[in-house]
Amino acid sequence: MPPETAARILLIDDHQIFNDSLKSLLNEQTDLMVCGQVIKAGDAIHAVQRTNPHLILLDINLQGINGIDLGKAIIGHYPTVRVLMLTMYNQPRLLEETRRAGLQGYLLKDATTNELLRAIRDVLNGGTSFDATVLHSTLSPEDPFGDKFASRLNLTFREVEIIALIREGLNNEQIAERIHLSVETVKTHRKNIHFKLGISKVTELVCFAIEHGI
Amino acid sequence: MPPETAARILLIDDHQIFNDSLKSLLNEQTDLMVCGQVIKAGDAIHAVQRTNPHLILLDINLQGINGIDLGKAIIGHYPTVRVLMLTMYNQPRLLEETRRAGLQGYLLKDATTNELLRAIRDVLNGGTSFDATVLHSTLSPEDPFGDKFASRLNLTFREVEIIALIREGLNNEQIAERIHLSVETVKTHRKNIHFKLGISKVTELVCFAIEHGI
DNA sequence: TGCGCCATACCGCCTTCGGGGTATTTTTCA
DNA sequence: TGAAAAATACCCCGAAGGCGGTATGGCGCA
Repeated sequence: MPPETAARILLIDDHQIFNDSLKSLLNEQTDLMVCGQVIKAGDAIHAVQRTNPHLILLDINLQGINGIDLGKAIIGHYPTVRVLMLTMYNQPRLLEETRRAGLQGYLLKDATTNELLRAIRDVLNGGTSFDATVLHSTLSPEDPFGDKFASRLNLTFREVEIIALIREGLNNEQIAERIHLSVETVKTHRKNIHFKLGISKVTELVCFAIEHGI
Repeated sequence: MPPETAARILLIDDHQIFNDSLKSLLNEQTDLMVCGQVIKAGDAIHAVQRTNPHLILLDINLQGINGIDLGKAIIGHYPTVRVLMLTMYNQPRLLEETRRAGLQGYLLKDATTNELLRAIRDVLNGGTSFDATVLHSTLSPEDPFGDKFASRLNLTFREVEIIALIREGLNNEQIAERIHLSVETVKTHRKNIHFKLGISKVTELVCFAIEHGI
């Protein structure tokens, strides 16, 4: 049931993954518009009530609360709202959980804009959109180099290398020694990694690394 | 006093421990039915009023409030409701606390379905159900769930709890808020954790947590 | 040939973490 | 009942990380 005018979309995300270019992209579409953005999970329910969205784009990795739980809570209160999870985790488990929670889609954060728009429209038209590559990545053992996730997230070789060393428990100084860099350069790489993954803390980075077998 | 028709069961849990398969299982029983599920502890009392359940399955580890306290509050308002705690903590201390709070049972999350159904029916029939393996596990070398490493490393309940929150990506301040402690206390616990595990960095702690499934 | 991307490097500022203490109250248990 | 363990809380200080910049050389590509 596509709305007569533009479909209202609410963004929920506390890592600013949903940046301005995404908002512009959506607002450029004649049939879509962003009706709000929520940074704190606690404000989510209230924002839904206020903006009455057709669709919610929801980051899975919120502070304090699991995004899937929040999605469930939202459709518990507002059963007509449709929820599309957007996440960096290529995890069949999470996809399944999302599906079982009754949410309408699971898309990787690094999807192309076309994939994203298609997913949004599918969901708005009453369908679902679960990323097929995640579904079938159960058996795929990680190729140590030129990894899929790396290219999906636009991580460079150096960045992947540094993620691995952080995972090993090295600090900036030790990383710098190990691969013969300045500490400052290591810090620069870390900043870029954080930006690309939409995270802000070591803990999140280590989780990401382990989940992706780096 | 088993009800004439099916006994209504309310689920309270914000960590999705009570998943769909559990709900299906309960609804398949002719004498049982799920009458609702609450995600937020704050909604609990209201939901009890609304659904008038015979039995409540209550997760011990809720956000913001201790499940035992919530159970106590509920039977304070509705003395005829029976409450069965369901938890992953194999902790005699928590079991004792549950018993003293006047609640009717304490079951481990990894109980078999038969154990679970038996416990539910015992409690509905006016009895209690406190997990015997927890009671006698004071020095048991192998606990079925998680606590093996905890006892081996002499980690306390609080410490395991805090490790889990660190793994989730929370910082000291957020942890303090979540479990209502002073930031300084959280820091003390972290120091003790580091000492017990022989580590010194967050990264190592996150690795440890993920490896042990915390 | 100029644009974009990558890798490199530095600066400053502030927050968080880690490690060193000490201390009190509550709970547990022998 | 009394000792031990756990949980709570605070102080100080240095180290590390996070975040905002800026800048430069190399390399590929249209």
